[in-house]
Amino acid sequence: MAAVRTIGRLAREAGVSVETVRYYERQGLIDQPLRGGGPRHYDDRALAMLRYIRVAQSFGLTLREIHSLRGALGTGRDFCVSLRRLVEARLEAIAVKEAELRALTAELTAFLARCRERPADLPCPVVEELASLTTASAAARSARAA
Amino acid sequence: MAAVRTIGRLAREAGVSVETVRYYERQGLIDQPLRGGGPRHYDDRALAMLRYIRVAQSFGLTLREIHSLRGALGTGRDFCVSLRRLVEARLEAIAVKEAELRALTAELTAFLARCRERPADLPCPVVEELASLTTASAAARSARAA
DNA sequence: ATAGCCGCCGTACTAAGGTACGGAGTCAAG
DNA sequence: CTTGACTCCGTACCTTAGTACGGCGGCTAT
Repeated sequence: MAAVRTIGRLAREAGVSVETVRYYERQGLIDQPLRGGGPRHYDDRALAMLRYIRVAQSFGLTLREIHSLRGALGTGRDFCVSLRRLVEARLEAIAVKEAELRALTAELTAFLARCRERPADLPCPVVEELASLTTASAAARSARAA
Repeated sequence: MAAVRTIGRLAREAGVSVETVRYYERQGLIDQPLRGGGPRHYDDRALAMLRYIRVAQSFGLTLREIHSLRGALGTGRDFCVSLRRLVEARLEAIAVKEAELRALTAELTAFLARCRERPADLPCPVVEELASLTTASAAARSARAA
């Protein structure tokens, strides 16, 4: 017979830490294991559940979302629909994020270009913008120090 | 003469909350304002600094990074170089992030396609994968309830 | 029999960037 | 003279996904 799967063994098999398993249990993400006052011991479902959580996480779902799917887990089609909706929402969020990053890339690239185009003896636009307040600040510091 | 710029007025002008200004002061991001035991009052430098922080944040710099730049703020070219390095590092990080998001998009899209291609009476791959443990789980719950 | 690992438990801590709270003091207007 | 707006301060709390800690008990190999 196979050795009893304790929390440490389960964690190793699933590639997570013991603390993570305990954490998931507290969050209601995995079933409370059966145990008669003693150590927890886990069956294959627990292992499958941990693996599933990692897949869902790799899809970008939060633990909260994964938890919200648990209610539908027993109900085949509902679960499918719920999961699909979450994944679709996730795709939209990613598209937004990607657009933001593209815009940011454009902005930063343009900034660097402006920065590099300047003659070596002239500072970046940002420095120029801050120049007055910077020197004023330095002057004020000197005055206070004196 | 202009009214004294208190923390509330400064916060409104910069578009942040009073608490945020206090927080930045605690973090050493903006100069301690002069005050004789009474309320803080701020000059234009403080306002410019807040605006600069927001610009730097919009560039994706963390407050920690912004703080690390403060040392170079008074030294024109050093500041310029430091800022450029941070922005370049940021651009690289963004490129990595974008690649990750593209890969994730591809994976999720493929998943949804697989999901949708299936006949209406068959569940998603994920559901299929979980089917055994789901029904086993449901059976176990029924058994415990009975 | 003792060292060392494993399990148990609750609680506190991390990053980042603030937000919220509660009590007290100050100021001007009605 | 009171109301309301504003300020002061320290401290606690929020999000997410865990990590870390400390103390205690039990199993087992040496």
